[in-house]
Amino acid sequence: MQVATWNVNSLKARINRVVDWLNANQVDVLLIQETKLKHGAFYLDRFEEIGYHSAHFGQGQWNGVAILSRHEINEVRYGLLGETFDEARAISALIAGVRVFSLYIPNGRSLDNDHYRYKLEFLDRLIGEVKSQISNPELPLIVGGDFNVAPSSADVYDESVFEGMTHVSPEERNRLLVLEQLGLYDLYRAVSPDETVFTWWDYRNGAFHKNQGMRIDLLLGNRHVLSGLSSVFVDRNERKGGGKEERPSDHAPLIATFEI
DNA sequence: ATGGTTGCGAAGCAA
Repeated sequence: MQVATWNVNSLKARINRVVDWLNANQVDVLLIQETKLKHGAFYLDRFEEIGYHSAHFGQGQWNGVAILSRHEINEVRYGLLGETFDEARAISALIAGVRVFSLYIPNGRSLDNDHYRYKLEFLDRLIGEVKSQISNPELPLIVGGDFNVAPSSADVYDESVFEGMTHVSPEERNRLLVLEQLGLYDLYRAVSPDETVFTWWDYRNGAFHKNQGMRIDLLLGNRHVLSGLSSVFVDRNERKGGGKEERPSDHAPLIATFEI
């Protein structure tokens, strides 16, 4: 089974690229973040005609998460437990016996911003949700998406640049550690313990060209996923140019392959 | 050089 996660930064702006990428890669499941589409407005037909089912939790203008799958999508849930549904940042479903989450964790903006508190609370709600899923130890579980957290100093191009900023703070990283302690493995790190790769590069300052990025898009999996895991990689080519009509997202897809 | 880029939506905010 192949599962990918990709923050597309507006599905409207990226639809052709996403369709082309799915045709070329044929992953079983694609977790999408930042659709920026209203709930009920989705490219169902575009995906159906290339063999993908869709589930979308949208709000319009900002946020929006989705799951595409070549297999049937069942038991769709919108949001996290105890969430007030003010923003569309979480969706999950049961696909081929695997519970799959597509998450867009709040950015946080700055450490003194209310949005940062919201980010930490969102991560706490996610921890609660994972606890409830882990209570069924037989169920394979994938928790993927744009976490807006770089797990360690090996996941940013220069730790000193991010001192005092979001994405690297101990409060955020400790919450990822809690997820790990609950039995969720960082699948990229599991296969590449010592490498530095990025999934996001700022649009500004030629950051991609200079490889000034962060690894903030993650696929976490429980032991059932880990035991069959064979490869995890970032499709860096998808961050590359194209003309004005085919601009890239500022994130690249992350793809994991495992036997289940 | 407190700059630079993209998306949304039609000015300025978010990332």
